[in-house]
Amino acid sequence: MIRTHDAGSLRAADAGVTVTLAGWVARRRDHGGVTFVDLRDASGLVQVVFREGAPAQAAHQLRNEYCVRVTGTVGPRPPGNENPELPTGAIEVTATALEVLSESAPLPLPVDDHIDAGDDIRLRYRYLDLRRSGPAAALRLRSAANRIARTVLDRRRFVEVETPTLTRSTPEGARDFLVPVRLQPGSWYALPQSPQLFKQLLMVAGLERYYQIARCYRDEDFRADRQPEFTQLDIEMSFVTQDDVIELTEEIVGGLWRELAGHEIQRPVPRLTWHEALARYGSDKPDLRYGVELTELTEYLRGTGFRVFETAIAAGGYVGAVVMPGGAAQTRKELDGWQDWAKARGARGLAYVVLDADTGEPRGPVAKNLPAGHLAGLADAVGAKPGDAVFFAAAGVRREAQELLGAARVEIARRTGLADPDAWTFCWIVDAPMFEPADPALGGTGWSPVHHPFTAPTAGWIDRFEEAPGEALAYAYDIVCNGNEIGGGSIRIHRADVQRRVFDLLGITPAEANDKFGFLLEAFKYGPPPHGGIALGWDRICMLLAGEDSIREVIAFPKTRGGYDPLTGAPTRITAQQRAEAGVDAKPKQEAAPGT
RNA sequence: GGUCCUGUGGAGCAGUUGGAGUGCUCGCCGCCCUGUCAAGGCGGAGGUCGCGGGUUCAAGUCCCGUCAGGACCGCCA
Repeated sequence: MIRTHDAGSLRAADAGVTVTLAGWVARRRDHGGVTFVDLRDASGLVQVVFREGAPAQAAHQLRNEYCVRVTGTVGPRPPGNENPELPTGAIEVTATALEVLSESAPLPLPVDDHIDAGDDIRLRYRYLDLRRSGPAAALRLRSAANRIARTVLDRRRFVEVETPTLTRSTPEGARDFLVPVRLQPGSWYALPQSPQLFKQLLMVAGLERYYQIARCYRDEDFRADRQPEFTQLDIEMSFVTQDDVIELTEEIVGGLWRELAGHEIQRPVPRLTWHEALARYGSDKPDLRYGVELTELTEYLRGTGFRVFETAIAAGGYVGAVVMPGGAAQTRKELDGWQDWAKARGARGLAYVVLDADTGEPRGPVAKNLPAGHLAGLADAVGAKPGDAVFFAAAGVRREAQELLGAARVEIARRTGLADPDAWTFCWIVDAPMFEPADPALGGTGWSPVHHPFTAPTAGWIDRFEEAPGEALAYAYDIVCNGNEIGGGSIRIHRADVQRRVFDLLGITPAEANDKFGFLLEAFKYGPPPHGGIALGWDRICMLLAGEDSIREVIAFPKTRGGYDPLTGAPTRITAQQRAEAGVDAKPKQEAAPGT
């Protein structure tokens, strides 16, 4: 090493030691006769003092982010000049030699913890952005998270296995990223949406305990918590029950929050059934930092004559409500704003009743449409107090109305500041349905898998899920933190007969199944063990631990919303020669027969 | 595919009722300065107000389109 010490490590005990440091000029304070330079390296900052001689002359020429090597003597700062804000604030290094290792051009982006630039400029100069303490800490935190997970898994004798990133297109789920294959023009690899099928093959292979910090790819639109390439901590285990996977996951998540957030998670983490979560919170990933639970009013509001409610009830649907504490104090404009909010989500509107703060009397347009009898008991029915507002949703499809109320619940919490930003709440969502009605808009008929088609039905449903597909439950489980789904998994089907029945219900013929998953079904002929696993959303988990609002903050080189990387300029056009070689335009000679 | 927010010297912002490219903080260049720590003082340079069109005597400001960044809905087994 060309240095003897880390700048951020120096303390009062080092006084008198001659050190050589190497790093960057974080800031220069030039007083003419004396110059202070904050020297930053990966370990932190230390103040270097230039007082006389050639080094002091040269120090006048230093500029921010010059890369320098300094030799000097550590000494206590003069009394009264200590800086308690800095870990190294008790001492300073008096320079005896200065070497400029490289100069820096004027910065396009200030390397300064106090200023936050726009995303495009930060990403274009990400290497400068990462010199700042916040972004640098986020990457170090992520590294620590990897270490913590690996330690737990290694202790339990898991095997880390890498699976292909050039693989076969999967027929369902998200859109695949495709890669042309030069050696077979007209044929394409897909980048994996997850290592799902490979990890099941590894169970057939007898590894019993597999994990991988796996890069996954999905060609869908982005969000603050979604990038086209993202990372899962992917885990699969043989001879386990749902409880075993949950226990392991709690061990990992518990370790992460203990070490990286200083928070001890209460275990076991509470479990909610999927139906309970929808009924109480209108979401399969409820934020439990606050109450504001939903109330079903389908029975209570029967026979009001109010068209919106009557139609939903007559269709065998759902009417429910959620209470906004203090919501009666909203202006007419704010209440109208809720209608726009609901319409933006595809709903017709959001009916509401406000309860007079003094008298508790129900008011508002909907109140005029409800019979006095129904109005009188409304506050008690929904648990509202005078001064509150009650929002209603009604739909022929239960989940639709519940999810609108669930979204309203989150919005109420946001507008009234109900969510404690320092709180951590976790829960498992278990007993998810196996199937949901296929979306006709996507050309579907019959049933679609809620999770994926290899998810095992629960013991109670394994022999009769065909009797009521919409009610059948699966051994599927999601772990949720503060309203974010941070992981999900399932016990898989390992019996050929059960798998065939699931495919039958999904309308997948044996020929189609063979075409799509033939290699997996083939493998399952040879004594597949019962198995199950989970995938943890690693970017989201690191984002939460870092206290950030976007997974971009915990990815070294993220892309913008348009899939563009301002740093490298990717994606780019390709040359005619590349295009010809890649075989992008090749036409398949003959349609391959199914099963080949 | 849809809704919304943002775009003003290198960075972050302000810019009123449409009235001169006006202003603030930082950075940059020059000079001064021996205890600062987001140092300070004096002086200076730096602008296609994202781009295109329209309305107007006059547009950073109003209208339409477009591009870029962001948030959300759809989508994401």
